[in-house]
Amino acid sequence: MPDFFLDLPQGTLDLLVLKALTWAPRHGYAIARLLEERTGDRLRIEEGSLYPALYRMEAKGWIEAEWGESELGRKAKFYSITREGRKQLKRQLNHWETVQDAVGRVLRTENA
Amino acid sequence: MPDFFLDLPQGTLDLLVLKALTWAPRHGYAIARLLEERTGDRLRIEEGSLYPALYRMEAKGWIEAEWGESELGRKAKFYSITREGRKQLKRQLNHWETVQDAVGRVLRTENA
DNA sequence: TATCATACTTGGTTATTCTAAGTATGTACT
DNA sequence: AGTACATACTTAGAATAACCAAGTATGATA
Repeated sequence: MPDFFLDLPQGTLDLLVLKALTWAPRHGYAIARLLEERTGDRLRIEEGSLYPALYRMEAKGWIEAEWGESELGRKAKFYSITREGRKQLKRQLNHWETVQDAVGRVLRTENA
Repeated sequence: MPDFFLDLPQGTLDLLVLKALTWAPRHGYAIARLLEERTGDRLRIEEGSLYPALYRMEAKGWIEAEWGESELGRKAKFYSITREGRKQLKRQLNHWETVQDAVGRVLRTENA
């Protein structure tokens, strides 16, 4: 068992993936590499977390998949964000900001 | 089943409780009310989340409990943070900031 | 008498993350 | 030829924490 079970707090992966897909449609592997790059390698996007997350979000209609060819000529499943996915992104963004704000208020309090 | 399963991202409750206990020892109910107040009611601290969290943290040695009397003369279990708890708080604070920073980098990216 | 606030407990459900192992293909090195 | 590595996806199983719901018990208030 890992030291810190959750490297990523439950719920944030969807947010990151949805946001990444607003930039352009991409396949899973590329999403993972891109997110790691964008976070300056602060986060590792585990494949065992990412792919199931993609399947769940596809099932919920937030993203759509299409098989195609990767930059290197391999078969790869390309995902794009749907209209419903953008709505969901907005909700999750909102939620993230609320939590961030609330936690920030507590952490900045030096006595109470 | 709730609309948004996780109101609080998994892992943040410990952080909030540990931080709250650095202000003063308090009983569970008071911790909940105080955190809600401090977050301007942005977060609801559910009793079914809080009390199990207190038991877990006590079992891990991060906090200590002692039965006493509440402000209103009722019996209540007062928790205080231990030395080990302060170390844990520091780790979790660090982790929270890393995640926050990383997610922020992604959310602020407009194309990639 | 009924309701509400205080204070704690606990059982069961759920979602999500993670580790780990696997499939398959192509390239680069020795 | 053989090995290793990067790309790309899949899936089983374990672990965890947050949540709802229901309960105990007490005192104050209407």
